[in-house]
Amino acid sequence: MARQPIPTLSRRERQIMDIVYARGEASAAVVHEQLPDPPSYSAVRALLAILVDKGHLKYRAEQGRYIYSPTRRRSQVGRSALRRVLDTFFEGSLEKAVAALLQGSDANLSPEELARLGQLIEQARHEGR
Amino acid sequence: MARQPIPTLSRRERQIMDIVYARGEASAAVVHEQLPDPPSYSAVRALLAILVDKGHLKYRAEQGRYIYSPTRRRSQVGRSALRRVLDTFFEGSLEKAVAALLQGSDANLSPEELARLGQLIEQARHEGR
DNA sequence: ACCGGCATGCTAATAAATTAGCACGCATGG
DNA sequence: CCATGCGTGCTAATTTATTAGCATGCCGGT
Repeated sequence: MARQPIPTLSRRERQIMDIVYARGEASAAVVHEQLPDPPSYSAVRALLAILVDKGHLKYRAEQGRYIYSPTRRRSQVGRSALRRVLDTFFEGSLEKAVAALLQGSDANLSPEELARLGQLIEQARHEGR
Repeated sequence: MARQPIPTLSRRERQIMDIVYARGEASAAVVHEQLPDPPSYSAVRALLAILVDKGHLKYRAEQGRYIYSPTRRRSQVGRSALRRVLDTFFEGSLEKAVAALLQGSDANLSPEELARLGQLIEQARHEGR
């Protein structure tokens, strides 16, 4: 059975989803080795089955094993996750979030990325008007 | 007792931390009414006590009740949460994240915010050089 | 001074998450 | 053809999270 209405993931479930999203797709073995403080292989597969059941993951058989991937598009889930962080920590303001990131002690952004980012903003300004 | 090494929060704990971070501080009653699918008041207070015990929240007595607030600075935790989202969904690229946000269907940013953001980027470019 | 309301701390029950182990099936190579 | 390795599904046990209820203490009003 599958339900989706409540995006209520447990701790382990979230960890696994993060891994799968970060990699795009992953086998049970990969998830297992990426998991922090990893439980048994068996436990990982049980979690994967739950996530499939809940409708968050799908899988395809490839070379005798299952390769899992998210059912919802990464960009969409990412946007919503980003919004949540913005709302929770930066009063919904992208500007404040970027400012915080830029103030990070260690080096963050390459000049190239900054340039592209600036271009992006300019473009949005013109379009928005 | 307090431990901190593993920032492993349960579902409810995370929900509560989000509420407290979003508001800066909150009483048990406020947390209770903000919680989605709220349990009893009693349950909420138990969770708050656990979070204090784990070292994520502190409280001060005010007007006979406890006002809870995070022990770690919001900006710092926010930055780390932001990084996590970037790494998980946008290959660590702030640029890609902003792009995704700008593409959001509904209205997102005011022209003013875009302007300030652009300024911020420019400033970073000059400083970084 | 007494009562009612509200907030706390504690304790114990219930529900959910997390884990491990086992049995079966398919492919590979001796 | 049979044994071995690897992957799966299932089931059941344990640990953790979540919840509710109760006893106590403080404050303000009658």
